[in-house]
Amino acid sequence: MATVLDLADRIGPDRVTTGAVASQIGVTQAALFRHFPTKAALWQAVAEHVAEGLATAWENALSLGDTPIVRLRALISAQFAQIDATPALPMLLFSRELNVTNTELRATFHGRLTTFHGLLATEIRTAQEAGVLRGDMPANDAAVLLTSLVQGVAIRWALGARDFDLRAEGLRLFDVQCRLLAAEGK
Amino acid sequence: MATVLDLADRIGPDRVTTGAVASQIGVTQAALFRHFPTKAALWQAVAEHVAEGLATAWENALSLGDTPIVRLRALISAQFAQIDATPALPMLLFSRELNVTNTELRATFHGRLTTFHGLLATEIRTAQEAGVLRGDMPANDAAVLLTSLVQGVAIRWALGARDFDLRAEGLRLFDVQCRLLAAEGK
DNA sequence: TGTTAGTTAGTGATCGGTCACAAACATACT
DNA sequence: AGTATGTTTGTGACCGATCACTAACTAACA
Repeated sequence: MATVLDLADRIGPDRVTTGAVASQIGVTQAALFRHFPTKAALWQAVAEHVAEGLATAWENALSLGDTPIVRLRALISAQFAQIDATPALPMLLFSRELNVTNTELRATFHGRLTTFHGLLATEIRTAQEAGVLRGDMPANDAAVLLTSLVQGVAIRWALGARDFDLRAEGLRLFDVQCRLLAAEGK
Repeated sequence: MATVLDLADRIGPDRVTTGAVASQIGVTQAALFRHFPTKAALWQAVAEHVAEGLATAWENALSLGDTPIVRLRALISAQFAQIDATPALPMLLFSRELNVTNTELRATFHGRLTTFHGLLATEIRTAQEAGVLRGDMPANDAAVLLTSLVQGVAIRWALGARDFDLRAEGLRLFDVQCRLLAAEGK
């Protein structure tokens, strides 16, 4: 599965053939089908692994912070760290394998994004009630702004030459946005 | 070329085969090669057409507004309109055809995004100098926040069921972000 | 001895691209 | 006007490569 993600990053998710995966592992192509019945099943396993990684990273981030803002920042940081560790993730979201061949996987990932959005919105709402973030805007909209921030920076990183530190740049912009969202008095 | 974009939207950019394009047009597959030497050349033409569309839309947006904020909003609106008219655009950015097969196309699109970012930054800077937007932040960062906003909303639209009006939702969130960016006194 | 994990060899389907050929049409010469 | 010639745009048959996947077989091991 690590090989699949590595190949997906290097040659694109849709170029990952069973032969390429097998030869990189060091076995013949047919050997793959001893472990996975079909290629789609292999992708399914990979995607579930990635989705699990995201979920545990979020859980971890939430448990570490003690204030809403710190937890928000930890969530964003965790998201960037996951993308950094799995550079194929942005491309994976738009791959044919995930969007056309395997409909349920598409639903899975879309659900994960919704979950992330929900986590952000919850923290934002808490911060608003505490008067730390300005309350004159829907928490949902603020959450969209933050998820968009993550996706935008990730896209620029993935499409470009990856010539900057994804997490550092992302967190820097998060701090900028956070200052905009902060309550004026504070 | 319109057929290619239509097919790319419906079955995914990497599933667009010469046979599929030809049969949808109503000719045989071989006939395609009377007009384009290779499949890559066909994609090249399509991408250039799309890139041209983006450029003229931006030009048009800039010429219509008379204040920086109006021009900013027009730019964002134009971007959403282009995505709405060419739903395959987001997926196209991550397609194998564009990222692996055709390296120069990747550079072309990346350049377009940089151009868009530059246009936004220029307008933001003007607005800051006019005191309409808060000046305590780099215009470049604010531009990143806005481009990210576009990409984030577009991703949510493309990956989801496209069950909301892309431009309306996008402009609504732009207004939210714009209020955050606005100078406090105003 | 039965199971596991691998091999070699091959299948049918699909893809991008080529080939020889033909109908339609414009052009030029007599 | 009538004929010869070349170009454009299409067709249908086919090619080589590649893909996911399968069948028959084998070595290692509990």
